Amino acid sequence: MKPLIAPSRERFEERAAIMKALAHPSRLMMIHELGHGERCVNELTELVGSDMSTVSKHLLILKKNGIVQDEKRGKQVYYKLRTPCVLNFFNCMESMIYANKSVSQHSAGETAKQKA
Amino acid sequence: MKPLIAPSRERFEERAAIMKALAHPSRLMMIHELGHGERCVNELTELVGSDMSTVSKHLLILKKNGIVQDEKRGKQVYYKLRTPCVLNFFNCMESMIYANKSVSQHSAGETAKQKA
DNA sequence: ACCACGCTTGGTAATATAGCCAAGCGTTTT
DNA sequence: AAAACGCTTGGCTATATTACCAAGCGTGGT
Repeated sequence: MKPLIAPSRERFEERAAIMKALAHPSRLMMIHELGHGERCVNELTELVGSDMSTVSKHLLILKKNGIVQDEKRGKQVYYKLRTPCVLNFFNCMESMIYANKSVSQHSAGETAKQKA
Repeated sequence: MKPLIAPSRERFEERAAIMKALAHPSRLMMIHELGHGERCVNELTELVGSDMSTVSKHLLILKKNGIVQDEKRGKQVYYKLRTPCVLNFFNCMESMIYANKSVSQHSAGETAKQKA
């Protein structure tokens, strides 16, 4: 019996999968947009400016990871956030970036490759 | 309603870079561990169970993205979290996963009646 | 001085990701 | 019924990521 139980590798893999699904600018953009309400693929395609097939694949990734859900109505497929708490990640990122910028006077954010 | 200014693509790219740095089980594992205090590469290597060179490269990725910072003391290099707020991501992921699991009890396709 | 240690970096191969175009499929419109 | 529409999927190429081993480099110990 350990007093502290470190999360298992599987749990980290589960979490990494979610992070990975979020780790793309277009997908973050779409999530942000979906934070304002449901959108059809056409609208999202216009938003991110890629081919619709690309957008559709991004949406599939988000769906597979439980971030969005879809619903077909007429000719269109509408996507919406499955759990609004995904938007909390944006807050996390905001504070991360803010913190980084205030610290970055020092030496980080750079590759410390001081080969002269 | 005042039109919302959507964050620019650059901002989403900035954020995606951070997410990407976090999107690997070993890196999440190390971050979690560093949440308990600083660790040298050796300790982290033992923790994740990969080759030390692999771990070192993971740490470089975290460093480049402002998530950790390093300090050489004697023969070892100690890493620590640069901003503890990165740990908030774990909470986000927890609630995401929890929410996903509780939603997936219900069928995801039966949402048609919410339409007015 | 020399060697052992701790870590980083270069090299390389396997795998994964992202993008576009083309084709397919179901629904709606004409 | 046929055409148009909205979206998804298959195919492909280019690029990125990850892992290991081997080699290099600075520090500490003997």
